Amino acid sequence: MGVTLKDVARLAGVSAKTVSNVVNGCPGVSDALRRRVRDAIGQLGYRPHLAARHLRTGRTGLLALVVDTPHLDEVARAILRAAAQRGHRVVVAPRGPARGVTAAWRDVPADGILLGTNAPPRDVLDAEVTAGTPLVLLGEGRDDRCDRVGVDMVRAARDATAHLLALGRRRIAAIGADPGPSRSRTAGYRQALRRAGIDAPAAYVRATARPERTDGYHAARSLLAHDPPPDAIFCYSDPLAVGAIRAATDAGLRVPDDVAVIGFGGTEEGRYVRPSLSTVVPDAEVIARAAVTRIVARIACPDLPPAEIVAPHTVLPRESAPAPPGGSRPASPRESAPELPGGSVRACPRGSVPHRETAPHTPRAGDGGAAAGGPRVPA
Amino acid sequence: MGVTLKDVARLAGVSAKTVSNVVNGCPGVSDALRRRVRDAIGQLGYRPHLAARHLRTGRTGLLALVVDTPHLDEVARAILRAAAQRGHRVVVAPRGPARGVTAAWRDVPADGILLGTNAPPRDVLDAEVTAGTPLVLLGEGRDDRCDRVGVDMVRAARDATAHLLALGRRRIAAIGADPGPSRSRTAGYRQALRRAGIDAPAAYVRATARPERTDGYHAARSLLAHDPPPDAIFCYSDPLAVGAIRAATDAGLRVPDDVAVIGFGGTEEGRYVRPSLSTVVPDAEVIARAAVTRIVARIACPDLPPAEIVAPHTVLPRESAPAPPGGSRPASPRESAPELPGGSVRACPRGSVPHRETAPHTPRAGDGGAAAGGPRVPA
DNA sequence: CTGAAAGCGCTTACAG
DNA sequence: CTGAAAGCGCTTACAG
Repeated sequence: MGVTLKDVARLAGVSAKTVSNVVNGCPGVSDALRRRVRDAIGQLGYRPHLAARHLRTGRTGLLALVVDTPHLDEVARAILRAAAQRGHRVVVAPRGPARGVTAAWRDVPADGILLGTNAPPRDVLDAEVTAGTPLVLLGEGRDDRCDRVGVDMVRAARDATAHLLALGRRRIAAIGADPGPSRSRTAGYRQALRRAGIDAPAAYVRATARPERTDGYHAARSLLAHDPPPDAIFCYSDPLAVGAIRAATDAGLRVPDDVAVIGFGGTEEGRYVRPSLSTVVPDAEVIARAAVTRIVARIACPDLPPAEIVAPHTVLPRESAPAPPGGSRPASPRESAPELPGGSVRACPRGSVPHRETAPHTPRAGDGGAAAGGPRVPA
Repeated sequence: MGVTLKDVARLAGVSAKTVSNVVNGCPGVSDALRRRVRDAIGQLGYRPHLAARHLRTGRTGLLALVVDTPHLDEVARAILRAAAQRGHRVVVAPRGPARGVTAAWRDVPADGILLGTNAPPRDVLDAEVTAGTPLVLLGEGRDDRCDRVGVDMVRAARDATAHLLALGRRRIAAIGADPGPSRSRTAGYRQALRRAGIDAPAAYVRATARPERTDGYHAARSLLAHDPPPDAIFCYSDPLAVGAIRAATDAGLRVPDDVAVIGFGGTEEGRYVRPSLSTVVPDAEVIARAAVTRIVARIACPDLPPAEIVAPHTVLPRESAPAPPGGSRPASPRESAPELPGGSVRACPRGSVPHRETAPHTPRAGDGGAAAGGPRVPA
């Protein structure tokens, strides 16, 4: 407790700088000295004081991950894996008490923030941007001044809705449509309906306070009491959809026969509910790799022009909204895959030089991961 | 960007110390000065450099929460709420890549760690203890040198098993029984069987690599192929149980008629699967309050004798293992409630002066929280 | 290739 | 009640 670099230097009989060089793997230290220093470090149990380093260098060596929306849960897990693989340490400010999160990530000591929140409040974002905090957005919100990595939310929502249309459904409702944060998903939903020449009553679009199971349950229950009731529901997160399924079956309805349900996020949970949950699966691996690469690059070069990196998504049919009989899925993996391997990159309005990310695309096996080691879900 | 306390002092025409006093709410600054300083802070957008403060004071002002086992998910959420309510900032090292977590929490900058992992590796724990890191254990593992806050795991497992016995089950299996980390739950399971005069075959106790759904699925599938197959399964986490239910129904078995299932953790997810999941519910609010209180106390007074704070748990019958017809539940809330309000405190072997925690007990309504705002689960 | 000095931005004794 | 100085443990120019 309290072993400093100086103590190590004294024991090893070298200067503080040499110890620092060894600790940080800097070249220019002879092997013999390096060994002597290593020994001294081991003997004293020295561990560098991170705050001192931070104060001096301005770098914490930490990334922060903030996820306050469950449709990014799998993405968050993938980011943790990807960061660990590359040796980056990550702290998480989790989905928590509504206000807590937004407040929390301002003071987390990190060099950069991966912000998996939908539509971060404008003023908070402004403060971070002007403070120069490296920021990568993962959710729905876009900002000309920030990087974003994620699926094309409008298109993903359109594909989900089109999947329900392909099943012959016409009275399609949407749950989760917060006017602000979920704007693009609602836009995609409406686009799909418009193209099919369908006009959804306003009551079919339900905003919920949060994206959790209980919210989906109550929204669905109210929706199913509407006249006429919807014959399909698109939920903006998997937990919302899980709640909706339970509400439907509790009401004595059959899923998908009476009402089909599709979620958003591709979470594990959806494979185990009954009926199992159809869902839109963001390519979490691509997003994770691109997001980590990007935040690291942004930390190194704050002046990079902001870029948007679009990752592929797939519609994964399971029991709650199965593949249409014809077999021609409205949003085949091929169709929704990006033109460029690894996600396409759009130049942001302000960015004069669009930055090309290296995020190699890993083809997903079959149903997007459900094959590996899990239950075989009846088709 | 780069506004320091000195800048504020200059603008306000005071010394650095005065600004520091104002920022930290120290008394002894006249109201007029305080105002002037506040104004200067606002004008410059000053935010204190946390690392500098940390370096000087040795305090980060952060708590770290490490949860790598899902039976503590609800506890983790409650801790986040409790900490936020009391103005403590928390960073989370989440359940992630198996090794990542254990490695990660060593370098998270925090004044103390709430460690929700089962049986932390001895050597890692040793290192932290000798380093003097304030530590509160939340999982199964105990250590004479550390505080622990949580339910009585042996008793909780005994109650879960007794619940299955009360349903008339005799061939009761257990999933999740890692020899090390889950020892006490296995002990409780065996106690209950022994008291009922039942001898479970060794094959009925299954260790799994992880406590997730897919592990529960595979363990249950293998278990149900055993001859004779179990007529009830106690799972050491809710996700394990969710997987087990799916395995049983996939195999064409009826839950609970052919095989009853009970989980551990009282997670939300269990209310929505079908059949809904019976589970052991730790009193997350009591644990959360006690854990936060304790870690804060331990940070302030490192020499407190280590204490164990035992929180109450309840068995929550739902569809997958309903209440027995007689109505006399084997583990009524009353029976498993602690003698002392707020959880009983046991003196640790080394602690000569057992420390009494103040963790007021909140009686749980009905089924342990499931009543509020969720689906009405058929009895 | 290695060493002595300065300084990152705070807070904490110590004077006034 | 307020101010000037020292120092927390590192790393970064700068000399040798």
